[in-house]
Amino acid sequence: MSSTTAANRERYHHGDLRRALLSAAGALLEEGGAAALSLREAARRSGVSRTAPYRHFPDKEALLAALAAEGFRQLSASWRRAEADGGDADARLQAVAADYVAFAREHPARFRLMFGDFIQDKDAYPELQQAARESYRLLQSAVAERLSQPDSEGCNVNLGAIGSWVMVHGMANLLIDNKLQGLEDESAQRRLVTALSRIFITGLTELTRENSDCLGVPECGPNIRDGAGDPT
Amino acid sequence: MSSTTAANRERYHHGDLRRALLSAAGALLEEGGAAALSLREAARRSGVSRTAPYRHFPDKEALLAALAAEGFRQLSASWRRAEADGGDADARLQAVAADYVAFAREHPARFRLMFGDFIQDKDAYPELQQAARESYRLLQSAVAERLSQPDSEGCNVNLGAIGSWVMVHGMANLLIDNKLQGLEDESAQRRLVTALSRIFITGLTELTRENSDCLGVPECGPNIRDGAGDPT
DNA sequence: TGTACATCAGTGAACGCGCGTTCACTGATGTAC
DNA sequence: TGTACATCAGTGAACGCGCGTTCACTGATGTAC
Repeated sequence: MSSTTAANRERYHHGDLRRALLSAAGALLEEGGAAALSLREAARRSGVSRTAPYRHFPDKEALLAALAAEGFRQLSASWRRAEADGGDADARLQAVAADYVAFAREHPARFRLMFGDFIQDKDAYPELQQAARESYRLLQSAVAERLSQPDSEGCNVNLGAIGSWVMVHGMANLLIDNKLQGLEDESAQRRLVTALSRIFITGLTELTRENSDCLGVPECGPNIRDGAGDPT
Repeated sequence: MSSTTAANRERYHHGDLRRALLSAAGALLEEGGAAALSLREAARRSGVSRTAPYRHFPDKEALLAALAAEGFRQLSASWRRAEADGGDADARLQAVAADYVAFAREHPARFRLMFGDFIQDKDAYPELQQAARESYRLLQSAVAERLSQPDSEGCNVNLGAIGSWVMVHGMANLLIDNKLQGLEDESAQRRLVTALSRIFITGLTELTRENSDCLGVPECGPNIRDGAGDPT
């Protein structure tokens, strides 16, 4: 990587500055979080002047949005990989939950960027919208598949998906903020996420089996606009 | 408030600058989040020179820690109020869950400050440690009481408390980051938190009743040092 | 195959901003005698 | 009750920092003829 950078630095035209900036910005994110990420430093690390990034991103927020979109795509990719690995519906849902938490632990700053309030108007970034939507779709389908098993037939998928999301999201956040003692190693974390997932599915089944009762919860989902059918 | 400020501004000695700074900083937090909070602006709003805050806080982080501690005390207070209101153990646990989420929604920036990574070494602030510990203690005792009811006797309290925390924390975070669509009004949010709580307790009961089985999860708790017995 | 020219992707100087923190200082307060 | 004096809680100037962004510019690239 450093040899490539050196080679490119010789030339006036960088070659693929956009990608280089995303990679440098990603490294900054890992090192010091979103607060420590600056366009100037990303440019510096890409061996380019301070103002060069403006040829590729209209402003800083656009770069943040691109990084967040990358994150969603990574998450989706890891879920698709797990899906390809096979296993029954139960194991697959557990893998989805574990991957969510693992992603947060491995890329905490990225995770915060994806779910936090760093980007003001997300509507302005259709790439980000779409990547986020796709991730939720995968989560939802894993839940739906699990709930279509004989033992929990007819359970409310909407509530199941939201509840699963709430659960993994809560655990991911507590973990990356280092709030949980006694769960430092990965296997302990995995056992917790597995246990919570089992408990949740069991409770959901018990309370909503065969009548799709939603326990009074209104229809809800992720707050992501569907850019495909957007009339604007 | 403005009259008090005006009156105090006349005097050389402020009267209670520490409290004034905390209040101004709290307002800044509400307005623009922790990123928009600066010592200089808090001083300005307290009608005092830029350097005056250093008479009351060694540095900016100490002020952040004091704000976070305030937050935990508010949360604990609202839980004690609910406890005093009576109700059965089930209703009380639901109130605890609903209050957690309501607190986050009403004070999102405070909530992020309390649980995020803004303060580097939390060990340096025993007041904060203690306030956080007390909050978790209250949450845990509400869970313990609920699990001591006949229908779920012998369930694992440790797992119940962690799971409940994960659940309300996940929902709080998704809500303040505006990730949930169709749950804009408070009553919908309350119905969701109630439903998830019921589902969780039902599942936990089903899986761990009368044998205190922990489903392979190691003993764990909040990552808060006990400052009381600290030998240093 | 050579060349004029439009377009693209960089540069470098500059603007204007707010921040945390240190330092030597001074006005106000309260306490010991 | 009066006063000397230590301590406390402010002030104001200054340091040094990094940031996002605009602007007029120029070197490199590729394409039409």
